[in-house]
Amino acid sequence: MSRSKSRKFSGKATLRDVAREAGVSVATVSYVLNNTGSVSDQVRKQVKSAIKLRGYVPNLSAQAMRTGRTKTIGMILPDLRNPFFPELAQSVENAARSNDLAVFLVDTQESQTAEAEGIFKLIQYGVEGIVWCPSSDMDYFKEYSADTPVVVIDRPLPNYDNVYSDYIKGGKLLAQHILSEGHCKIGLISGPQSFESAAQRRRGFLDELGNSAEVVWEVENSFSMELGDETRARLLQQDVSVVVAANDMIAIAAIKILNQNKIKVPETISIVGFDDIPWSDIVQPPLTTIKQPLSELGKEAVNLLMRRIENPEASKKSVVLDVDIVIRQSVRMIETVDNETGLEST
Amino acid sequence: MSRSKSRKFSGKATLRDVAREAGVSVATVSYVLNNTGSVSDQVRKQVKSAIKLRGYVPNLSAQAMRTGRTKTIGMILPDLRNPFFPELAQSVENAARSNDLAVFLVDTQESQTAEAEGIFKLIQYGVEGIVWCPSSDMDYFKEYSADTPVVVIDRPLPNYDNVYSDYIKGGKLLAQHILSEGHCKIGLISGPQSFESAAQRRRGFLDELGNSAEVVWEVENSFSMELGDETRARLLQQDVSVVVAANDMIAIAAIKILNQNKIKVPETISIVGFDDIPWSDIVQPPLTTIKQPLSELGKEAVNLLMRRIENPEASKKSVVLDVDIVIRQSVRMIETVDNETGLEST
DNA sequence: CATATTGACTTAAACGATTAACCTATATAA
DNA sequence: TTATATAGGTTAATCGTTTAAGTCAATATG
Repeated sequence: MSRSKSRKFSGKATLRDVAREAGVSVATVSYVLNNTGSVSDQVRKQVKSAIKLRGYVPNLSAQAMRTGRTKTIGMILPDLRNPFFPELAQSVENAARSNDLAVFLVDTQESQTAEAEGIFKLIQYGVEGIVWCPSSDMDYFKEYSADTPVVVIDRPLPNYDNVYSDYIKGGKLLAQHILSEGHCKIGLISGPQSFESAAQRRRGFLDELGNSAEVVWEVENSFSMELGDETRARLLQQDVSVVVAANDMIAIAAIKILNQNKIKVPETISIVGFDDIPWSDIVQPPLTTIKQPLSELGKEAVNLLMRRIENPEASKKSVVLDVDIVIRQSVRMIETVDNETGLEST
Repeated sequence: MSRSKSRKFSGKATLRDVAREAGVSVATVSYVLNNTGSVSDQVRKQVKSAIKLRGYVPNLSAQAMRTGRTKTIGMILPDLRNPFFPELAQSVENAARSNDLAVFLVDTQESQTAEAEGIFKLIQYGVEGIVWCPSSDMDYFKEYSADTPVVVIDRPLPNYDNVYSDYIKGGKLLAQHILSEGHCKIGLISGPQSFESAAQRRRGFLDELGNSAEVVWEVENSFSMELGDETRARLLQQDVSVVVAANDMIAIAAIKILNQNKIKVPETISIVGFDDIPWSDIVQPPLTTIKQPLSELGKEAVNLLMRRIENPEASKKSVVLDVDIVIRQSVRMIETVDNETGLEST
């Protein structure tokens, strides 16, 4: 089937070509394309068939230049390999596409310079807005462009539109569950406290804990599978019955270390995570954790973004989405507090 | 620090603004921006400071319209939640960015209509090329636009530039390893044979196997964690000593099923996978599998793409990257198969 | 009947860059 | 001396749209 080979030797058909083909002016063609102006049914048909015939596809660059709207947004992420992000990215992209926006992806690999450059590039490309998950606590936008709409996702920042999960509630749910299972010696691996997302989980957890249990030790660790020296050391002390990790990746890394040292999970040490990343129910033991509504997060982010694009002067808005605990098998119930915790070899 | 607020009430500074500020023509400004034409050092300095002063940032839409180059490419993926893709996406994006190209992300969620729409949209946006990992064996580009440069990644297609791993070698390595561990009753869960990537693993495996072992059963399964009814049934037959899965996700799903049915892996049934996705060493038991050079794949893809962009008439080119086996603990050694005067060393 | 109003188009001016073509003074060559 | 490069600019056309403004007949209004 020889598809409409446009007769011009090279390149796309333009409005002008279509107009000539249909025997009308370019304006008329534009009017029928945009359903604006007023054109007779007769002419409309002609134009439409001319469009089809020439395989016309509008030039978005030209459109953008004329209208000022590029129909694109940007998405800046720290690291797609972190299993938290793929689903987020997917939902942002899909939501954007169903709003007739294309999305530029920027994966900074956690590099601040890449983040800065990325933002700059996106602005050059004239994105109408940016969905941003900050790699650090640096606030690049103050510097570059305060007038590009931005919504910050997952790691809320003051003076922005934010969308994130109810980390405080998540922390509380974890505390309740641990308490109800009878744990009272706790090791806490908290995330980078400069991120609200980490700080709030910690706060929620500690608040709910109150005096009902003791935090024997606490270390701060990055949100990744690389555990710091102190974290590893703490884990092997075996002076706690449960370890609360700032997210699932840390939790999984911890399980690995414990296994390597023949410490049984959850028999000897229980573990909880946060995020409910896709693999948290594949790992042994399946992880008790807090489920974030990843794909809603993404959808909501583009909602917020579109709101701000349409109304740049609207007041800042934060939406926080509900979370839930998902109980699997990484926490064991402790019957008697004092008696049971001995050392039993493999 | 009140940053260069351009005096015009709204919007970005333009070439014209800079020119006025520097007291020269727009052409001159353009020349210094592009290091073309000839301008005196004197004027060059003036212009540069004017650029800085007004916070000028070029309008890529205008540039694109004039030059025909959008400096963008598209990337079409089936599903970011499949752990095979995030690293790929990341490396493509990074490679593109270091070539001064921004990338549009399209995640089709395995939907063919989304794929068709996505491709069409990308063409509308005037991407200079597309990195495509097909969701199906449909060949959309024939229909839409044969003149947009495309490189197909991971699932080679005839008449395209392709980049993929040496699946045949991967299959062979697996066969060798299984044989050397003394297995001779094999269950094979192969991937969708309409994908070359699946067909070649199978072929490599079977060819290397020869008559040295028996494939007791074979089923075809999609490249996902959802196992078909027949697959599940076969797994529970327990008439094989090793199951060869078409990729790691299938392998992991299989382990899960087996565990649920109290069948020990690898004690009773060994398992191998393919891909070496990030979690294959976290799962219990850690998976023996074939490692694909994901990030090289991405890099190579944009190399190929740039080659074709620069020279659209170049002959089609396929690059296939080397793979290696990574041996973990999901395959156990079988001591004595039969009491032959065998060549098995302990 | 003269005058508005409307419907159906067309003309042409933007949008912001790039770049071929042109201009002018000064240096070089013959 | 006159002819000729060359360096350092400027002018204006152009890319493909959108859209305000204009044209002109046909119809409606009073």
